[in-house]
Amino acid sequence: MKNSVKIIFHIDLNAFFCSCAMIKEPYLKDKVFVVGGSSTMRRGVVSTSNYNARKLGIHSAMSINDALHIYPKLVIVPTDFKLYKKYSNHFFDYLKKYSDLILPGSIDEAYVDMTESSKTKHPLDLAKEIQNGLYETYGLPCSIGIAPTLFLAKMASELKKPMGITVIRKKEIVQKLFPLPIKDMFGIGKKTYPKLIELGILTIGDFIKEEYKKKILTLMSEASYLSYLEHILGRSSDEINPDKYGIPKSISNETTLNYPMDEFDAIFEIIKEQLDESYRRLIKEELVCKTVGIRLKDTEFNMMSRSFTFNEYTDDFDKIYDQILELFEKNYDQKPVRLAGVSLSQLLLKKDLKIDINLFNYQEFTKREAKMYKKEIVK
DNA sequence: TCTGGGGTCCTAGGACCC
DNA sequence: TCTGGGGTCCTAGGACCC
Repeated sequence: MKNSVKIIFHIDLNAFFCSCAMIKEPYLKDKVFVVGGSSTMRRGVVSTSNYNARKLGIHSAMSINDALHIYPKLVIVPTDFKLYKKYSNHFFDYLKKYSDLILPGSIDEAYVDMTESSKTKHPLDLAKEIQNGLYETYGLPCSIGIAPTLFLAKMASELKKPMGITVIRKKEIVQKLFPLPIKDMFGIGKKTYPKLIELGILTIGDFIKEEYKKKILTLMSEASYLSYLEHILGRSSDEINPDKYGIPKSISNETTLNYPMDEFDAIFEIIKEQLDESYRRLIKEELVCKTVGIRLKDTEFNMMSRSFTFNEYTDDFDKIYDQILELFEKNYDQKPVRLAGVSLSQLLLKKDLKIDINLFNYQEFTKREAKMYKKEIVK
């Protein structure tokens, strides 16, 4: 009973921002276009490219200028997060018809535990039904991966795009996962990838070979290495617990300036605007925070972050503002700044805070202090 | 005519407590 | 007299993902 195999779907909306743009502006269908750029337009990057653009080698994170260099007639569509949020909500609402166990992976992807629904219908039929449903109802194409764990489902959905359906069973790991290039492994990015190649590790199958273990451990901790092994061998998490993923871990806003600035007041003005944005969201979602921080990037792209943790949770604007100002005063070194931002973290629902207050005036203390305080009372 | 913005998770050292 | 070990929290930075 406990060891029964689960059926996890990973559903990935293909080129989501582009799909939304095409729903709104159908004439884009035959164009080579990207979503991206920035308000200043000169300094943008590609957020998402449509499949026509991908064929030409235009990809996410590429600068708009480079993309234009490849294809001068490229259409650049500005991002429209309200639109994406609307269709993202449609997407998740649609999935609720099939399961209560849904974990958002991001705005455009979801892990769904389909074990229950699969008792009355074949998983492949369910996948086709969902795929067609999303496309016909909303015009959203997707790829679906079906596997016994979240990681394998994610890897499976990547294998056939757009509008693919791919199954990876546990016994197919060697056949389907091992031959994949190591850069396709979820979690291996542009820093680690070239280092692995240098060690002679070209595929996922290479990664798990005992002979490479020592070399890999020079690149990452043993914990990370072992965790990758568990993922690959199909022994990682198959749990989707909606209760666990309620509130965000952090709220942040940052912006790249139109040009580098070195005046204290001018930079702090930008920081204030970012704080206003983040604070608005904190209040809107009825959260309190315990840690606040600033981020600055210099003209050489070095990022600096400084943070401060209060002794208690708060949503008091003046208190947060004063701390942000102090962090900036203490750490700003007069050098030109390219980007400035703020972050609020260690978040808690305000209503959950009240429970703590009722218990022990908890919010007046750090957890450690509260523990000591409790002990005193017991005495 | 280079290089966005919003996130998550991990690591590593130091402080502090038991 | 020389020097524990486990645990949590804080801070800064980095890798990665969409």
